[in-house]
Amino acid sequence: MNMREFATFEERLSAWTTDTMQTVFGLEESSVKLGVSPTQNETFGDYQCNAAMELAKVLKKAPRQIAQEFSDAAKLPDFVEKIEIAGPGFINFFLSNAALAEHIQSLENDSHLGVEQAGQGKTVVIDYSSPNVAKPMHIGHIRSTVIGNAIDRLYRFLGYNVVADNHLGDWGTQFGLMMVGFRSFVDEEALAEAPVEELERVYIASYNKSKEDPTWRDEAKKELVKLQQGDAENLALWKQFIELSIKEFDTIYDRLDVKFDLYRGESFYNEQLPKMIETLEGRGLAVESDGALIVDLEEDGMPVCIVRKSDGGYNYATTDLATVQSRIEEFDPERIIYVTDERQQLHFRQFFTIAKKLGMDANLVHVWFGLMRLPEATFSTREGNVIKLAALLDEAEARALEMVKSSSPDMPKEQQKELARAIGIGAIKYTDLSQNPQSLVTFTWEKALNMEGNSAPYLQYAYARISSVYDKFHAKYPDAELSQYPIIIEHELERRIAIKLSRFPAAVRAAAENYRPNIMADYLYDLAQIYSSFYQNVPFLKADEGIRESRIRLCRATAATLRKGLDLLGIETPERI
RNA sequence: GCCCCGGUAGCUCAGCUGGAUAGAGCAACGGACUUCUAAUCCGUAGGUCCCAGGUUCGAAUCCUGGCCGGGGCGCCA
Repeated sequence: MNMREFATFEERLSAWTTDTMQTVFGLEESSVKLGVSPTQNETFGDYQCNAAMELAKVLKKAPRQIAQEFSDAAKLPDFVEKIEIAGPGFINFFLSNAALAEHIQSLENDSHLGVEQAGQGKTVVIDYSSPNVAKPMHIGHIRSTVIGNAIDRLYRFLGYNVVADNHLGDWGTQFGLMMVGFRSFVDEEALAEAPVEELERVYIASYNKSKEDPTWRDEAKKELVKLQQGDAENLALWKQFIELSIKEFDTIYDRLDVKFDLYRGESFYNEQLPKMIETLEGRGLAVESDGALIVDLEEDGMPVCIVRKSDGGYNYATTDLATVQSRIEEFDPERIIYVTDERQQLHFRQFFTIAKKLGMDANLVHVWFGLMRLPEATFSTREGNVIKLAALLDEAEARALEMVKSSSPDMPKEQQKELARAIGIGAIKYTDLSQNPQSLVTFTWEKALNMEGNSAPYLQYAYARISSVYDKFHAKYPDAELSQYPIIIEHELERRIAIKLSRFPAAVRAAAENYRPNIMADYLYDLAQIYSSFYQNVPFLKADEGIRESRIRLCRATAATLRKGLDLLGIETPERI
C-alpha cells in the first residue's frame, strides 16, 4: 500500500480492507467491491464494509461468518479503534479519536485541506454562460453562469489547468435585422443609458416589422450578406453591438465574481467552417439532402444533423465542430465541458458523435441543467414575465441590506453595503448551486432570496461566528500558542466535526467528477449545521485550558474548510456579519 | 410517434455508483438571548418515496410497463 501523505481515511481503510479480504479469503481480482463507504448513521461507526453479503455466494458461506472470519484474522490499522459486525453482515469501523485529532492537525498546514492534486498537468476547457449578444441576461442565464463557474473553480482547485471560455452568441441571422433596425429606430439616449436593453428593443421592433413587411425582410437579408462579406460599415456596427454587450455582461460578471480566460464568440471560428465542411464531405460523413448538407446519424439512433443550410449558411453544429477542432489544436485538453440547459441535449449528442467519427481526441462532456420556470408558467419574452438578471441581483442586495441594517445598525454605511452585496449575491448563487442541476427548478423570489436555514447566509454566518470567537480568544489570551496545545477529541460534537472535516476531499472530488456543485453545497451545509450545534451547546472560551485551545483549533479548521468550500462555489465569506 | 428529464412531508428541495430506523429548509406547535454574534440552537408533529410488476440477502435508488408534468425531435442557437 503506497499512500500519499494526505490520503483520506476512506482511501486508507478501503485499501486495507481490500487487501485483507483478498488475503484472508484468497480472492483474486473480483468484481465485488471490497472497500468501505461512510456510514449513514453514526451509531454504526464511521465507515462500513458491505463485502461480506456480496461474497456470500462466491465463498458459499454465510455473510456473518465471512465477516467474523475477516474480523478474527485482521490486524487492525492503527487509526481504527474497533470493528463491529452488525445486522446481516455489515462490518463497521470506528476510527480512533487520537488518529482523527492528528489528522485534523495535519490539515492545518495543508492549503489544499487534504485534497489531492488530481488534475496536475491536465487541461480542461469549460464553456459556460455564453449569452447572446444584444440580449440582456435574464434569470435563465444564471444557472449556466453560476454552475459553470463552480465547476471551473472545483477543477482549478484539483490542479487542472482550466480554460474558461465564454462562447458568446455573436453570429447569426439576427444581425441583418439588427442592422436595419438599428439604423432606423435606435434611440441614442436609451442606448447610452441601457445599451443592451435598447438593442433588444430594436431587434424586437425590427423582427415584428419583418413579419409584415417583405421589403424590410429583404433589406435585412441584404445587410446580413454584406456583413458576412466583410462590409466595413456593417462590420463596425456589428462590433459595436458586441462591445456594448460585453461591457454590460461584464458588469454582471463582476458582481458575480466570474472571470473568463477567453471571450471567443461563434464568429471567431467563422473562417474555419468551409474547411470543416470539406472534411465532413471528404470523410463521406456529410451528404446532400433537400438542398442542405446533412450528416445521417440513424445508425447512432439520432435524427439527421444539418451542417449546411440550403441557402449555403452554416449552423451551430458546424461551428461547434470547428470550435472543438480549434480547442484541441490550441490547448490539447483532456476534457471539454459544456454547461447549457437541457434543451440542447440532442444537439450535443449529435455533434459529439460526429466529432468522434472525425477522430477528435478529447473527452466531450455536456453538463446540462433543468430549465427555470415560474410557478404559473415558463418564462417567455412574449409573456413579458422575464426577470432580468441585474434586477434579481439588485433585489437580493437590497433585501440583504435591510437585514444588515437591522442586525448591525452601528456598522458604517459603506461596510453595510459591501456586506449586503456579499450576502445577497451569495444567497442567489447558493439557491442555484444547492439543488441538483438536473432538477426542474421553479423560480420563486422567496426561494431565490432565502437567507435563513439552508442558505448561503447561514453558512456565512457560521463562518463569521468562528472569526469572532477566534478574535475574542486572541484578545483574551494574547500569548497563547495554539500549536502547543494538541487537538483533543472527546465530546460527541467535536468528533462529528472532525469526521466531517476529514471528508472534505471526498466532497470536492464527487462534486467535480459528477459536475454537481450541489454535492459541495450539501457538504458545507452539513458541516455548518454540526458546527452551529457545537457552537451553541459547547463552551469554547469558558472551557478549561487545553480543552479551550483544542476547540479553538477545531473552530479554525472548520473555518478554513467553510471558507475554501464556499470559495469553490464562488461565495464570499465576510469576517463579520 | 420517438428520445431526454422530473414526480420523495402542507410547500420548496436533498438523498438515486443498491445497504441497516427516508432527511433538510419553509410553514405549524413548544422551549432557549445578563453568556463565544438568536441570520442561531433544542424539541414536537408531519411520508402509499406517482402506480404496478421484476431483479436482489437487501430497492426511494437498478430493470420493464403505465400515469402525470417539463423539454427536444432538418434548415434558430
